[in-house]
Amino acid sequence: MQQNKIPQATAKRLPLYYRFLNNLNQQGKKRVSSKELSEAVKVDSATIRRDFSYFGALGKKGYGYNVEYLLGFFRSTLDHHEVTEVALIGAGNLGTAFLKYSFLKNNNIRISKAFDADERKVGSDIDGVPIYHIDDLSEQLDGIRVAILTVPSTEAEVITENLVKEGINGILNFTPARITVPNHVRVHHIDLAVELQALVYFLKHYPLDKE
Amino acid sequence: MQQNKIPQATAKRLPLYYRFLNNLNQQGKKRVSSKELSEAVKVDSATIRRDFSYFGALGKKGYGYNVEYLLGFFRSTLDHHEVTEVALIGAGNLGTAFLKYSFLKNNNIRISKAFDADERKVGSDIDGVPIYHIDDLSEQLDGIRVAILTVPSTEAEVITENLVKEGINGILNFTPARITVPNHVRVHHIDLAVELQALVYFLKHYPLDKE
DNA sequence: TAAAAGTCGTGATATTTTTCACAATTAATT
DNA sequence: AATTAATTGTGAAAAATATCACGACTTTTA
Repeated sequence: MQQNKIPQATAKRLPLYYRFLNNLNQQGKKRVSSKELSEAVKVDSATIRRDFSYFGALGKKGYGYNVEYLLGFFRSTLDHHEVTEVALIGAGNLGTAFLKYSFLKNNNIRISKAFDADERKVGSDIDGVPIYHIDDLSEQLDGIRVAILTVPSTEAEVITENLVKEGINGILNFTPARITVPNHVRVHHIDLAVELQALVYFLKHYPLDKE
Repeated sequence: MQQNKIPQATAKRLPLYYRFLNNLNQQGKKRVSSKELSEAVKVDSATIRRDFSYFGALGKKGYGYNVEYLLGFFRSTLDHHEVTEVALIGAGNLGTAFLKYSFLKNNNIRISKAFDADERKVGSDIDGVPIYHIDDLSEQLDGIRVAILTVPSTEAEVITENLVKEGINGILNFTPARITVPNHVRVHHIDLAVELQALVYFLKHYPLDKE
């Protein structure tokens, strides 16, 4: 639980940086400048340098950043030495999409169990992840602290209560429901309909050229 | 293309407000205060009032907001009198999830066509949305300006180029690829792996209690 | 070896977003 | 009718975020 001086905006960009550094490393690149990185991830280069600077002086003037070193640094910063286990709640289409996104495997985050209410799915597995019945949370969830919520929004509240009861303290909520949780539980909302509406709104109301 | 004094942060919250007003209206509620709304959508009440104020004085002091009036106002602001047609590119699990999210139907946004490379899917439909072959974009895409991109990331760049060529100017990109587009095209990225990593990072590095 | 080119790290500044706090007004109560 | 309670809209302040711009240092080139 390190010193928490890193701005939230920066923290949100870290996984993105991390992935691109991985790409570069796999391509065998040895060095990279904030300018190059900027073009790849579409973030201003000064912002990138500022972001990195919160962790200390990671680069070298006139040279840029050493990809391997930076990558190693991020790996430890993003806690990639220990695997974070995640439960997927709701194995519908969206949930299944998560189970099949193999890129998760790069990141020491593993969806280790899935839960669904559909008896026909229970007992089977998707890409190696076993599916349990949603009523068996308390037997199966032990040790898992993070959940991805991809259930029908009508079920969201009740299931959330159960998740919290079983010790979950982080929820990635894909339902449109704004779920209510105790203070110690962190919820990030991703609302697909809202995202689409926002895009359409921006298209109609913001100048098309230049940003 | 109204006067664009509305902050982006506000614009992003509009669809959220809109949905909750809809809920309230359906529940038969006649009035609502910024405080109530705040609890429902988890946004500070002052922020809500500020957001609304960009559109003029929509409420009444000592009373709050008239749900029906506010809803009507939002409907026209979010351009809900005309349907926006959207194309779904990639009918895998994630794409299918979009096709089945019926809540889109409330919002005058319609996914009217889907595209996929899988011959077995072409010609069929999912929830009434016909699936065309990805190579037939130019015949089928006419008039459609917005696309949801849910294809494997390896295909993202090439397909994006084609979409742009066919006149798409808004893309909701779910692939991890940071696609490159001309200035007049707006891209919103939703990166599922990044979101999950960010949540895990926040859990580990930010105080659990209080926010 | 000296000069030129490249790039970081960061102080300062600008911009954007959130929040506070209260006068003004309306509605509800007595 | 007068008092109390509720709630907006917003000026002002605070906080968060992004960007500019340049000194310092490194690498590359001549």
